[in-house]
Amino acid sequence: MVAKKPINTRTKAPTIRDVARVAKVSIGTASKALNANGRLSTETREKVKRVAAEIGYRPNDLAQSLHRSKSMTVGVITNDSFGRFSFPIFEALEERLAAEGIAVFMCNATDDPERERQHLDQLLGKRIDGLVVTARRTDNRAPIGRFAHGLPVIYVFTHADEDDAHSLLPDDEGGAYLATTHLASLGRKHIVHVTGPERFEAVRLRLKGYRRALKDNGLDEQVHHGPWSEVWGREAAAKLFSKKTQKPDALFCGNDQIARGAAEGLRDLGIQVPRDVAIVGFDNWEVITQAARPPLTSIDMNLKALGAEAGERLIAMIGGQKIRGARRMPCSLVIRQSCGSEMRNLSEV
Amino acid sequence: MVAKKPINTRTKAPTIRDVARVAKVSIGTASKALNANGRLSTETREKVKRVAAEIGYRPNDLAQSLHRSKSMTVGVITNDSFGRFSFPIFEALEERLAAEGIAVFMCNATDDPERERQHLDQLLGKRIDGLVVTARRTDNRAPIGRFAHGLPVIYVFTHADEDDAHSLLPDDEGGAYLATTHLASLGRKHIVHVTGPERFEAVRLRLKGYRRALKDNGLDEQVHHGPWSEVWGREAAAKLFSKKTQKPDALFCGNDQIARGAAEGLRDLGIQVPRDVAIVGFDNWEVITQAARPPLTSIDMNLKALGAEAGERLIAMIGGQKIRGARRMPCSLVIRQSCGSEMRNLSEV
DNA sequence: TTGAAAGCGCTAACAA
DNA sequence: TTGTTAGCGCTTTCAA
Repeated sequence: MVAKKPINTRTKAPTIRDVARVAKVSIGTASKALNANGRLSTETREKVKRVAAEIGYRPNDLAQSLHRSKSMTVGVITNDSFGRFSFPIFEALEERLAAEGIAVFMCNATDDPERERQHLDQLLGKRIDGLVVTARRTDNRAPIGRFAHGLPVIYVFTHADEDDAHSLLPDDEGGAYLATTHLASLGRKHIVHVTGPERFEAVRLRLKGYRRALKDNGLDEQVHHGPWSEVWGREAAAKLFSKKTQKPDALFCGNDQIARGAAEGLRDLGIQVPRDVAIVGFDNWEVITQAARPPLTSIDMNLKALGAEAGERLIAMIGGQKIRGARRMPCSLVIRQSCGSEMRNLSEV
Repeated sequence: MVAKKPINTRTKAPTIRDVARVAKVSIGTASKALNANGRLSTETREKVKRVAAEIGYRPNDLAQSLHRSKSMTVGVITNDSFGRFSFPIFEALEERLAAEGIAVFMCNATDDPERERQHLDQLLGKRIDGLVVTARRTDNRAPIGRFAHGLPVIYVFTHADEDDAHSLLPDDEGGAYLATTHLASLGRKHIVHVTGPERFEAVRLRLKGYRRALKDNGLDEQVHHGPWSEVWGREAAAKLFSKKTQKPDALFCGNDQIARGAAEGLRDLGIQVPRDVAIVGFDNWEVITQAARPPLTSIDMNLKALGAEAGERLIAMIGGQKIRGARRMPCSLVIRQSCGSEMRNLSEV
């Protein structure tokens, strides 16, 4: 009778004990050799390394973490199921952390506090060294604090009412100021703000920046709120230009979808962009801005920079540094053809 | 002299030893009590549980994993930096795995084989129980195999030439067949396919489905390749309808951006959609389909179902089941206003 | 019913 | 220069 091979061919990963046995040294020596510390003859060190490579040894981070009480992992909790905003942030964050040898657990909480609790519990069980909380919209959210005592937490693209909380956000107000100032600097006198629902903090902040810029330039305001959609942009354009009153010569829109809708609405009316009306959008979402006619000048929130900075700060916090308070990172203006000036790229700061 | 409090307030997480000490039982007893196994007096069990809750005890998964040689984690490696396709997949995948108590490491390899190697190495060090490989486009990719011997690997939205590989993909051909058949069933006779670059496998498969449907309906084909953009859709529409030759009465487009561009192009020419020309897109990307005029009927690849199924299968594979080969999951038709029939939802199977 | 102890894979302190 | 060993936090077997 022939012995059957085991069904599960998954061989156990070699341990440092295996390395030591094959290399005919003690476990301690093998460890020293592989960790490049301690005094050891070059000969032994080389031999151990060779053996390790041969048998495909790879240290078990789990055991290492247990020993060092540092897991070299962090968690990311988001409620942004579509990922439009959080994905670029995540990407840069992950890249920065990976460079440090830190791996990232990604969790989707989809606005459900119960699922968020479970995720957090799981992450704490895995002994994450830090936590990033991010979101679909920048508004304030419930703090995570009391469940994760002493764990470094950073809120990105969202913030929370928590004493020690540290958050990193785009400077919506500054971005809006930049957009409006740009329009004013091109000689536009009647700049209307067509934006999203007032319940969004971002909407209120952008409005603030718009107002400040108008004041600085001695211009009057006109604001219209609606949903975040192209349909609303088209409607707004139609409404604004059918009236007998003073017609705008510029639109600053709360996001690119509204801006694109407005551009289309104007096109339907035979009004030329940018000759008759200049338009600036917000988000610099290329799928939208590039396809619009004409391609849209827009404000970029620099989400990748936000993510990279978040990684940087989290690393510092894990290292024991105390960082708190909210920090808003600059937006920039990306110029395309909807304002009539040439292609270039202005920075807020 | 007053002793200063330590600067780092991060208290070490309580261990089972702490629980045992406070509850005045042995470590073994505490473990048994918390894991609901073994014979134990209800009294002791309750006491241990109470103490554990009081001091905020949470088992250390690292230690647990070390013991069980099961990390309850899996890795996801993607090259889809924008996340348009992989995010919905990831979301459903993560949800399915979380339900099983499995956490997900997310890694972005951005098409760089070297970074992919590093990520994989890190993941293997963390002793992941399984690996998901996903991508921006469904084409074949370099196999991951030889670096991860015996590790359950599943390719999602991509595939690889590897003997034992298991991959899960959308049925592009079936989706295209569904779209084309839908147009034919509405009485359209000259259905033109405006699609993306031929080097995409998805383009070739969709073309195949389109052809099969035409043949089944006794119709002639006409195919145009271009970039995946609205601009190309507009161009194609302009070109097709400026010719003196037979004009199409339907367009099946390779993606929603092309479809939307085509719809706009027709609009510019005064051609009515769907009365004169019916349009079907592909991807069912709501940002595009909803904003188009009229809103676009489109093929949905059911990416969430794909992700959930991938989770399901990976769990089975981790459980020791051998699954291999490629499986294509059905697409569905989402009807809006660009074809002239009422709102409804058809499934491929 | 409860306690003691070995062992998961690794590191670091100490001994030889 | 190399080896031995305790211990990270947990589970499980065996003994009491």
